[in-house]
Amino acid sequence: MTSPYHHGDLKSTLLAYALEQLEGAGLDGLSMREMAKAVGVSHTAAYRHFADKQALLDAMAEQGFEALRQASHEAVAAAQGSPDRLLASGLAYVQFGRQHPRQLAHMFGAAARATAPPRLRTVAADLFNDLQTLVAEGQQDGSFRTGDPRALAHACWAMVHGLALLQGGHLLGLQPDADVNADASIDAIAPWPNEAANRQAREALGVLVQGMMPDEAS
Amino acid sequence: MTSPYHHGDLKSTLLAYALEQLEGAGLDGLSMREMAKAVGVSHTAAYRHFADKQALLDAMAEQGFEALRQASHEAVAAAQGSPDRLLASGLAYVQFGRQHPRQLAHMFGAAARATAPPRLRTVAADLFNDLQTLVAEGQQDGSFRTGDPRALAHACWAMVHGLALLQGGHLLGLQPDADVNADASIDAIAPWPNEAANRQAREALGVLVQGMMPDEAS
DNA sequence: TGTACATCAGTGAACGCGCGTTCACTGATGTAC
DNA sequence: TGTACATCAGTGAACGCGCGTTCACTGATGTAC
Repeated sequence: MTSPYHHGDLKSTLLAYALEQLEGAGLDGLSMREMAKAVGVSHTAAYRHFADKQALLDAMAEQGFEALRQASHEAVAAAQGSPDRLLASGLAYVQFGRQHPRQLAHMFGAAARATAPPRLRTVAADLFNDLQTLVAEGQQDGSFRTGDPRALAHACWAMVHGLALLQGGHLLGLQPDADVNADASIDAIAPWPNEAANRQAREALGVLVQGMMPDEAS
Repeated sequence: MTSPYHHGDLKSTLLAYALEQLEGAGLDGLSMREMAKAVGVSHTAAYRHFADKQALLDAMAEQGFEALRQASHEAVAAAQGSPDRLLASGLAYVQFGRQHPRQLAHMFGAAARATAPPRLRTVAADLFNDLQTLVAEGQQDGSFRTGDPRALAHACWAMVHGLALLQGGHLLGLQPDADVNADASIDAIAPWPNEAANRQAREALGVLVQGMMPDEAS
């Protein structure tokens, strides 16, 4: 393996390594120097691509939001009918939380910082806007109750985000759960989709969606 | 103000200061040395009360779980009927998230660490057990659907935790929301309860609880 | 009540360390002519 | 095609810093007799 003077793809290599470490050892012990060393580059090379360490952390978060939106879009495109599309979007979100639990936490932590860059805030806001659109469309075709679509979207977001944390182990790291742990071992063999966990999420979301139905539909 | 050799209450003073800083500047810049200085004590005094920095961080989390359980218990005691008690518990949780957004995040972050101390895991698990009990009681008196109480409790937990994050600004730091921000200013005057935010949470939880009702009840 | 002593909560000097970042630099690349 | 030069992505020495933690210590407190 030669080590050419120009790396060629240092920026994305650094991001990929940082994300890998995030899901593994966590961000606490992650330094610019260690990352550079792991990637085989001098410990100042990263500053050609990121203004400072925070810029790299923000880029990680931004990439996460983009991946999450992308996953949601694909799931929605494959589903038909408003409740199904909402469910599909939610399941994609939950699955993301299962696959990237720490990144999910990092994304919102970074975006909630007072000094978060506009690009990051924007892509995070887009995530909610996508959801609100799904809800509003469901209201227009009569699948969901009338009322402020934002309020219903908030409820959906809360539920879906909570489930994503739950299945990502962020809530249940504390309360080890037989089912979810068993699923984790299944995942190790045939990673995705995790049928049992998806069923759990689908049931929880089903409860929510049923509560969203107009009265005359029940 | 004299400064006696023995502080007298250093342990809880340190914890209180750390929690105050957590909600303010965050934990990132918080060092043992700075805390000791702020509290007016030599920078090694804290080691009489905490084995190391992590022990202090864990104690902060533990205290948060205890406070959250306590708030929930009080709310439940004041409510009557299973759906009302579940709602009251959820509202207390959401209110906690509004009052202590960063502490809430810290609590679960700490409890999810692989090396979290047993005491912390236990108090966190108790939180879920309390919830599960409320759900099971609701099933017994016919207020809620039958089925695995754990699954319904998971759905409730996800929703409630998500709402707590949402109202704590952890999700909406990104998507500034007129209503919630307006509430924040109201809170500055007459902190709690926040009627508008509680209404939002109550509506979202109402949607969930309605979905939890048995079919024949609708 | 007075004295001796164990216990405990503080002190402050000292340690070693890894960190983020800067700077002047150098090697490689691509483009103009 | 060949040369000159601007641009850009790397290098590595050096900086200053604050951190967590240890250690031998000292001052205060409380208890036994």
